[in-house]
Amino acid sequence: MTKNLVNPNNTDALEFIKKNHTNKPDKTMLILAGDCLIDYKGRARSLLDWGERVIMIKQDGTLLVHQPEMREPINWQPTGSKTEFKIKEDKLVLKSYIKKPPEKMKIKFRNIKFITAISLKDKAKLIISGMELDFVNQIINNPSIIEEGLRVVKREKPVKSGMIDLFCYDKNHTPVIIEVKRSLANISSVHQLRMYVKDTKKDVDKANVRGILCAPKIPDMVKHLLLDYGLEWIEVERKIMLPDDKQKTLKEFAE
Amino acid sequence: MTKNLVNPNNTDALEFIKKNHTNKPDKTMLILAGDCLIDYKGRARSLLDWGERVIMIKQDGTLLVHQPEMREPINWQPTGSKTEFKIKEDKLVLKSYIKKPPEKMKIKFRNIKFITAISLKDKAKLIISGMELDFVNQIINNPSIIEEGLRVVKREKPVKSGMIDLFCYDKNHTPVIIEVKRSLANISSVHQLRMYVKDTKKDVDKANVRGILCAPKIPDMVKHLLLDYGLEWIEVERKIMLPDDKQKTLKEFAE
DNA sequence: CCTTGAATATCGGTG
DNA sequence: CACCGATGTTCAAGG
Repeated sequence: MTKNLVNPNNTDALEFIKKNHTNKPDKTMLILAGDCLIDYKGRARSLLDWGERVIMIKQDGTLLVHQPEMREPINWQPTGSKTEFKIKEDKLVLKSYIKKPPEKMKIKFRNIKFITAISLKDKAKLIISGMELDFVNQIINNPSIIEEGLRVVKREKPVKSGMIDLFCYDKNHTPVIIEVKRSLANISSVHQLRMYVKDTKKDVDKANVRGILCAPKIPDMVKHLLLDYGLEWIEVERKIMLPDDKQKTLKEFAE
Repeated sequence: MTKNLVNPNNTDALEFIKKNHTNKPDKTMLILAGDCLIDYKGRARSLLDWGERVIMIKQDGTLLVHQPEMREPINWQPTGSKTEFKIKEDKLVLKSYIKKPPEKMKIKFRNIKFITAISLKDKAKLIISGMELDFVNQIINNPSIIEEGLRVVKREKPVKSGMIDLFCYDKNHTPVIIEVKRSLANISSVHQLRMYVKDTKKDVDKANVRGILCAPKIPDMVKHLLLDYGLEWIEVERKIMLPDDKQKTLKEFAE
């Protein structure tokens, strides 16, 4: 089902919408573009002056307002919002609202360029690789990336001041705390690591506990701070691989 | 300019695109929907199986792939990407790529539901209120929210381990460090605050420096940690207001 | 250019 | 339901 209306007047637009869109999970999306003014109030408050945008109302009630540039919607309503249309003072007005969190948006149109109603079926889930978990797994599967003789004892070990990514022992049986960052390491990761080492010293009652910050990239500033605190670091490259059973699909896709 | 094509075959689709879309900043957006398969490789790697989605190519090269639910695009390409279309093995194929950061995406269609080409003009900027800065201003304008006799001396004071949101003195001339969070405070804000207090004790050479965590909401766990470290907290409600000169526009907008 | 931190963050997982 | 942490975060601001 795909229906389309180009440059409609208000009355035709409203009629088209009433006919092709409801708030029931009716599996119909609405995409429209036009010159509009937008007022939002909820967790924050905003006002967007007249301009031409694309508005997408998804099948779950999500509403997106997209300007002609940038990745992010300039305004939006979250999943579960309800949408209402009416004509007021000769203008098409859209209202979207949701109770939790309380948020409402009002869009007033003075011109509509097109409206499309469409029903989409998509149950596919994204298969993705290259996230922090994969990075941690990469280390668990091959601790020698960090250093020879390292033994990973526990992942996600809770201590007083937070959660240790990897709790290990080195070849001399000294406890080693590893804090993993999948991208740029920052000062706050140093503070975290420092706290974890301190907590662990108390927990295991040992004076010697090592702390290693592991990331693909560590700025000099952060390295200096690590040195100050007697901590270590290692820069490890991240591997990006999809599971083997997907390799076939990928090959089929190849250029 | 708004052009539309419903349920086209590959050849017609490609012809329509060639005619209405280029990689020059030509002020033409493309919105299309169809059954497709998506491969992405860049900072991560992903594969999305066949399904019906909406694809939006913005005037700055941004590409968004939207499934029929959820706010976030399931796949995307950043601002500045280039898009190419061709027909391969009787299927329409879209390729988008960008050099920095290196990212590419390939979308293969086995069916196209519609294509819309549209040119949008929008120079409006969002006027927004209710962000962290507003929250900090709220405290500066009325420090008694925190406590009577508090005097704010500096906003954004740099210390060794980071940046202090508000540096103050209380009515007894004791330094007070305030860390502000506009929403939920977490453990990491406690660590920050603790470091700032420690740094400040050294800087001003005083044994007594107070630290206050200020947020609309602070979980019990965080409060316990603050107590442990001899730090304080205060839960303050956030006010959300647009500037006075916008109030008129808002009134005009009112229901 | 790099680095930092906010966001109407969103979203999934866990207890 | 509250809370926590990751994100191909994105984005803007500041050095």
